[in-house]
Amino acid sequence: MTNKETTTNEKPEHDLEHEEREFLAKYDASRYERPSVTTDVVIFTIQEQDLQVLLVQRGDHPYKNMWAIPGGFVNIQESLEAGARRELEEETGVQDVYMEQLYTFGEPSRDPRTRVITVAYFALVEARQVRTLRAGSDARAAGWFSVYRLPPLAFDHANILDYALTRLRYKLEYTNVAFQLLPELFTLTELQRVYEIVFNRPLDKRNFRKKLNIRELDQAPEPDKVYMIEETSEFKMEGSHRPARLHRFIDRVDRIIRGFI
Amino acid sequence: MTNKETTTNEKPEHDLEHEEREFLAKYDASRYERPSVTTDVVIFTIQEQDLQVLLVQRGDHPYKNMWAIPGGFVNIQESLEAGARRELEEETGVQDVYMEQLYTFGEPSRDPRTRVITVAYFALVEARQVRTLRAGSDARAAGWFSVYRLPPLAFDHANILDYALTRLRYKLEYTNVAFQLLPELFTLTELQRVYEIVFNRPLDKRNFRKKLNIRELDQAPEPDKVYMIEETSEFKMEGSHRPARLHRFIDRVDRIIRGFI
DNA sequence: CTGATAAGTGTTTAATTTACACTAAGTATA
DNA sequence: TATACTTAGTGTAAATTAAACACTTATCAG
Repeated sequence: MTNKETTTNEKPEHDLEHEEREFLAKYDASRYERPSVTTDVVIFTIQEQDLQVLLVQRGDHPYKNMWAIPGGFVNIQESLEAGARRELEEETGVQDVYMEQLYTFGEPSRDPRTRVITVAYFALVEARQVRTLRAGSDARAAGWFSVYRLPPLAFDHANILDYALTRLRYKLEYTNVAFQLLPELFTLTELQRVYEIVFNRPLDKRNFRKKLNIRELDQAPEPDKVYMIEETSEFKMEGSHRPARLHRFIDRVDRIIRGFI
Repeated sequence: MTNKETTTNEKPEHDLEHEEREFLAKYDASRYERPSVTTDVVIFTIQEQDLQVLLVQRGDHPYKNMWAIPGGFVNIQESLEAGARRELEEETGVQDVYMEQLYTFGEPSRDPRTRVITVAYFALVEARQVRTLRAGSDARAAGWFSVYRLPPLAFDHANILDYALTRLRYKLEYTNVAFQLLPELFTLTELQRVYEIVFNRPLDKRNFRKKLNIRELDQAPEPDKVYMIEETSEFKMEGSHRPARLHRFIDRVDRIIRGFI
């Protein structure tokens, strides 16, 4: 039975403002028992030729001394993303980091204390941006762990990490987010290593470079081509071998590039 | 500074059970002011050659009389998905429906009454399964609206719907979820119409059919080929024209088929 | 000047995607 | 019973994209 557009779909014309104010004043927000809401942030970086994630050691029960994804309660007047960024900054000291919402985990039994719903985020930081990890306001230990060699994790955090890794791979495949894991200037080999580390498999150098759509310094750009990366005139001289040209992402804004890898 | 694997990563060997019980008893769950948590469910169906979504008319302030996505508070001992399914069933009377989590919307200002975080889901129902819409426990009106001709919506529900539509298109492109919108047996033209309605553009009949990977009745199946759909020996006889063969999805379980459309 | 090392570069083949138009099978009706 | 009408059903050629694969170049160290 379709009631398609049986009403005006406009705000009624007589003034409801007074009625509305009265209603809001009477509204009893405590009718329902409320869950606690936290944000957890899966913070990835590429370091030591490895995909690493930041974990903190729990100082309290439950799961005392086990490792966990950093997170905490959302303040009542704070957006979810602001809460997640606050956690991120507390742990890493880094601002202006790429972050996106991942999934909301809310099984009633996931925290033995009380009902806790967590909105999980994932973040990408450039290794060099991360200051010495803060000693931790909670006197918690914190450290980077390879996603390929994780310790046992508290709560359902192993699930959250799995999910984050899947999403990261997806994002790398279809977007240019990799720039979030690299300095502004990088060599193509460094970029390829990022992909190889995240996907955990070797890639063909020539095919990889073809898909990057590199705008070359000397050549005139093709008018309709969507370039992702451009050459610079700088080179990285290190080691006793041919120097590698440095490149940069043309657009350091997250962009979808369908079927990239 | 990487603290990789500086601990045993095992539960400490001395017994913490007593300490842990004591801690949990003392734990004061009310230290933090908690937001309300709701689930909202964007329920899509294909009806009248149109992609429609179920909306309910609000009976109370705020946004009294405006249309909204059905939803409600999550019970304290209920999983998020269970809450969403409860809302779905209250509105449509349908069980065993395809549903997935969409995104969590939590701007502090999104509900003028109090802090309400909503975990949005989207659901696909076959039009014929939906019983007459319930008159509504809250005496709310409910109705199906074309996603291409929506009324003004309460709260941030227009955003949620946008997001849901984007996700639906993505899912149709990369998976076999379309079977959730059709009866068990359907003609290929009906299936193509589903795609055309959701993507809101015409598709080429022959190319569309090629991508379906149809297992034909008379031909021996190729061993390695992943078939999505199979012919049946039944036909749909209606109208004064050649009857259309009925098909079915081989696997009525959500499956990823990369680059399907 | 020689050796070591990583950087850089094209071509061929296979697979996939796109564009495109006629025949087949039933019903209605003249 | 022949003809018109309607939707179902089918294949091929061209363009694009993806995959496999190996040698030359530039610098440093000795």
